[in-house]
Amino acid sequence: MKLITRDTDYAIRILCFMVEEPNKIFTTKDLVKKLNIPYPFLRKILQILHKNNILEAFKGKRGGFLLKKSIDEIYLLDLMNIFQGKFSLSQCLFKKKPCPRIDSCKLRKKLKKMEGYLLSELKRISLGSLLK
Amino acid sequence: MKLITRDTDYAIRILCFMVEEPNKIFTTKDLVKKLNIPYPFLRKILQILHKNNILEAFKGKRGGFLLKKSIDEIYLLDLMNIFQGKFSLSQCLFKKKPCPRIDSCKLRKKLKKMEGYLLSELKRISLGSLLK
DNA sequence: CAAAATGATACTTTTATAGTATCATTCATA
DNA sequence: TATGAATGATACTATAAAAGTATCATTTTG
Ligand code: FES
Ligand code: FES
Repeated sequence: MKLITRDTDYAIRILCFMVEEPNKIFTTKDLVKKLNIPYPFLRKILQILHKNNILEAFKGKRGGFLLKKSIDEIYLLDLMNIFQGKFSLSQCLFKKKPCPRIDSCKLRKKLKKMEGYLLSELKRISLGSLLK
Repeated sequence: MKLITRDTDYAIRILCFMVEEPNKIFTTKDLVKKLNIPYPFLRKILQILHKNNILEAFKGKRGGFLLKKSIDEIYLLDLMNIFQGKFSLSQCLFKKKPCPRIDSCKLRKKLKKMEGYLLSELKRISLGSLLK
């Protein structure tokens, strides 16, 4: 079971790499060379990071991407939300319909609790904290 | 993101249902009627529960399945292991090869910690505890 | 022996993840 | 001002995992 998918993982690596030269504009090609991520996939991820305001983008010749936020302001949970959708462990699987037991269900309550714990942990993990 | 897949979930329902008449031998058909699970899928799940020693199976006419363990001895984590494989959140995604950073990686360490917490919680959840 | 059950196992469908391709737009600069 | 080097937008394809189906063999009871 994966808590973190590949695109989130790549995003982490990209950002952690970029912060080493925080004022440099990186092209997709630059990053491909360093990070071993396939060019078109990397491109997609960069575009998404841009749309989500984490990177600044410059079009045209000499363009590329620039880190927009401090690495200490970017949290793992943000990236997970961006690439994996809202984090939730406790959806009932009962035949897709909303479950009749949904309020009383003990299992759901326990899952909610775990979900709460994970969220609180994930909230605290900034990319900065992964590098220190 | 799902912590619990459909087959595990169905297994929980099956066992929680069977415990209401702990000495009754249930056929697959009996359970289909009550549990709204497609017949062949239910059958597969029952076969797996049997192989894993949670149900006793009787072949032939008048056969069926009988709960073999007390519901208080069956833990959610057991079912997850059976249907979902060994629980692990913290595998590195780095290009499938074992990752060079695997020992020093901070992210992995944090995931390991969360994994540990989840395991400890899951270990404590018996099916019995979901019913009380 | 026939009917009614499970055993074993292989197959198919659906969904999610991972990855690719392509044309449009922008910008620097020769 | 045309060209090439970059991103924007978006649609597509491939792979893997989950969910579900099908089928023939075996066992048991009546
Ligand atoms: S069975 Fe539906 S929420 Fe638990
Ligand atoms: S990058 Fe491989 S274990 Fe973290």
